[in-house]
Amino acid sequence: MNKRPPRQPRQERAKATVEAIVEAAFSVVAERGLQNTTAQHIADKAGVGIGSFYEYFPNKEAVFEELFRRLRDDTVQIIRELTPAMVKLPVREAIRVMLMRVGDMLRREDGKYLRCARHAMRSDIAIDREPIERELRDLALQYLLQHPEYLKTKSNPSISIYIFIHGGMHAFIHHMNERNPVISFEELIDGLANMIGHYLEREMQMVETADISRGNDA
Amino acid sequence: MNKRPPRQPRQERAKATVEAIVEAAFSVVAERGLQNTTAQHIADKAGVGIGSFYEYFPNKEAVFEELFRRLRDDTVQIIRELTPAMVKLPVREAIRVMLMRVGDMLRREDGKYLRCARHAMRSDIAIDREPIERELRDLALQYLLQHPEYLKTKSNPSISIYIFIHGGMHAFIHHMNERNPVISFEELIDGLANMIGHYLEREMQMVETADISRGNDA
Amino acid sequence: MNKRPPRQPRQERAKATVEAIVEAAFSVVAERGLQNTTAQHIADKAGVGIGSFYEYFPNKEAVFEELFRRLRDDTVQIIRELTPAMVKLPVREAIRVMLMRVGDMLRREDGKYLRCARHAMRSDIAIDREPIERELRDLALQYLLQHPEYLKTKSNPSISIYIFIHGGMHAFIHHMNERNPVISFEELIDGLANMIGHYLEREMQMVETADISRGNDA
Amino acid sequence: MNKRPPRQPRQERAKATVEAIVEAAFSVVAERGLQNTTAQHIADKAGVGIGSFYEYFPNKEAVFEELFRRLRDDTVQIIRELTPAMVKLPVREAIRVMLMRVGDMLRREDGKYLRCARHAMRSDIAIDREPIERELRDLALQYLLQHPEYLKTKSNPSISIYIFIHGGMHAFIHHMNERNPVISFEELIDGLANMIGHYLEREMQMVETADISRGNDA
DNA sequence: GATGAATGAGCTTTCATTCAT
DNA sequence: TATGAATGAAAGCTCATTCAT
Repeated sequence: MNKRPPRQPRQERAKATVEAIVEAAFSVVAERGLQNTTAQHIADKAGVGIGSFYEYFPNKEAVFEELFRRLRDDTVQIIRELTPAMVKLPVREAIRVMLMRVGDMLRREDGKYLRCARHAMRSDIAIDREPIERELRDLALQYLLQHPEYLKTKSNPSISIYIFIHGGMHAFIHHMNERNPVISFEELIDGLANMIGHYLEREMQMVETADISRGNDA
Repeated sequence: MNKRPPRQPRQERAKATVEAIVEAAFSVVAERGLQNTTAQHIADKAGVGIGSFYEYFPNKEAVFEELFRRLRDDTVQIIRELTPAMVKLPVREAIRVMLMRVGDMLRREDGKYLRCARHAMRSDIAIDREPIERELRDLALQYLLQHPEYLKTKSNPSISIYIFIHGGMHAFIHHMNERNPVISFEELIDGLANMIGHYLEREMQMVETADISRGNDA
Repeated sequence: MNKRPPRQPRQERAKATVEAIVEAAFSVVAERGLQNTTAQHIADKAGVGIGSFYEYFPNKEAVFEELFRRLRDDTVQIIRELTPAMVKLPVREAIRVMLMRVGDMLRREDGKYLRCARHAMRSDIAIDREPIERELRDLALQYLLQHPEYLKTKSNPSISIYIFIHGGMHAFIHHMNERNPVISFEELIDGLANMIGHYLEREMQMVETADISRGNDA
Repeated sequence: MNKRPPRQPRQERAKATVEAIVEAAFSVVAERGLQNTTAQHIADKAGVGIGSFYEYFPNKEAVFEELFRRLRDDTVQIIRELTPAMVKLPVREAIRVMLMRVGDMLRREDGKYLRCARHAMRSDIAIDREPIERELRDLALQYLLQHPEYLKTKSNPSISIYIFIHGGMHAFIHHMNERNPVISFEELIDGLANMIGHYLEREMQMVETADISRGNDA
């Protein structure tokens, strides 16, 4: 009867379907949250049959994992790209730049990714955060190499990185999703920057003080 | 159509049932998380019929709210009780004492409350955190009255409180729930104490420095 | 502690409880319909414990049956009381009087009985309507004795009684429960009165006509 | 939250399923009544999974509505088809024809529809009876155009139509469902036909009598 | 005798997943 | 390969009824 549309090359066509599903999933999860998102919702939004959904994803969680993986990889990507520039900036400035840039990324497409990020943070679905931690550790290392004065700090950097990642990131995402936040986004970023900035500066002072006392002892 | 409000337990027997349900809910939520906990699970664990569950709670969420309310109120209680002692301690020591005490509370009964706390943090179920914030604000105020030197700090305390609550608490709970944490509990507490301690000290220094410069200007 | 109220004689106290339950049932059924009425609703409204409900009624349906029995008996009572007066009236007038009187009875207590009557008509609960039919048959008999001219009617009176009871009563109750009836209550009563009145008069005419033709034949 | 609207059956297979469900619903409702019919009963009888039921009907009531709609539409259809023939018949004959035909329709398939009709009459589920009323009004109009002698009747036809629909139809359905009816089906139909026939004839006579008296006055 | 706490069968409804077409 | 109809386990919740106090 009616002519079939020119068949797309297998790989490409499949890729387009997967892409449509993932983008639809971002939308639906942003709108409804993980709990209220069904495979059917996603397939409908993607404009494909539910059968196709299961053609490309073994189950519903798999597409959520893909979502979170992309958010994580985008974040890693941003940090990686920004690292060379950040290491040349004062610490607060560097943190501000990074948070602004990540904030911009999350606000893409009408906040779709942002709302997903929130659900990602809360989800039980295990997504390996190690790549982000690694990237931040690398950033920290690069930064120290450029600012050897900070190298004297004695305390375990894992601790502050741990707190910054789990606490800072959570506060950041939480705030960005609030409707009527008690503090502004700029204040939040300043607060986080100061948290790190003050911390580092104080650490250094304490090292210096210790040096002096030790010097005095000598 | 419209249903009776959940029965107010008037008799001893009823009170025991409610208590059994709440305690069972703590256990089951700790084990399975909010999503995978059903009313039936809770009733089974409590050793009561499912009908009894719905006799005292209008729905599943209501018992979760009760759980979270108790966790919150216990936390508030601890902070309130500790406040008089804390205000006399150095800031890091005060924070350490508080976190240790809260940590102990959460570790009661084989970590049941701790695991629930994690789920509470992640849940969409709105539990009013304002009482905790209020208690912390009160603690801060009491502390400042005892340590007037901190009063000079110019920066908006809402910001650090916001970050401490949303970030610090999350990092704290998250860490306590980790099986193989990269840093120890003591390190975490030191890290958080330093985060606040360093922050405050640095804030004060900056005020002093500003005073001096201003003084120099004169 | 506090003095028990003077114990009522067993029989009376029980009677009062039963009465409270039945009256409460009238109210609740009127408000919520049979389906949405629970034993608990009735006990609550009656101000007695649910246990007491089952002390006096073997199950929920039993109280509904009692409701319907009372409605039926009240109707029978009205017809019985009215019969001596009705037999002396013209047929339409008699019917109007009866329907007005039954209507008044159903409107007692804010329409409580009326709304129950509707539910009674629709219910699957078998309530023996025979007493009403018997009473109406008796009324018809008395009427005929007073108005021998109607006696000539050949057609089976069971048929019209059947239709009057099942149809007329249903139309009557249905109309009384309508919020925005297309015809007024008076029009309905006139319609029903005419339905019977016209019917009887036409029946008689047909008998007469038959007599005349038969007479002519002779 | 919000759910998809029930699927529109597009494929043959789906249409067959819907049909199976509706037919099963007729059977089960006929057997058990509305109250005792569950979605599961219907699905079982239809030989489909309960999931399929909810694929095509948003809830149990929806399938009942479909049942009643079909009964109503079949009734309307019969009246419409019969109207041209009926208007040429004497009034009693016309009514008899119509009632016989509707009775035949209801007795299809072992009385399945008949028993459903009874439940439909009693149900609280609002099914718009307006189409039947409209069809009957149209029938009446057509009839009057063919029999202008009836046009003289002064009384409001809404009243008799109201009584005929609500009373007559109820008596009709009620009788057809009785196991041991005190009058036969033919007697019932004759009774209803006479009810209408006598009524109309008497109405006309009264008009004539009035005319005559008015004529005498002149 | 009165009470009301406890019960659980039973109902409605959802949705992840399969598989015939 | 893409589809969407079909499925049924599982969850939330109700309420008639019982029975210990």
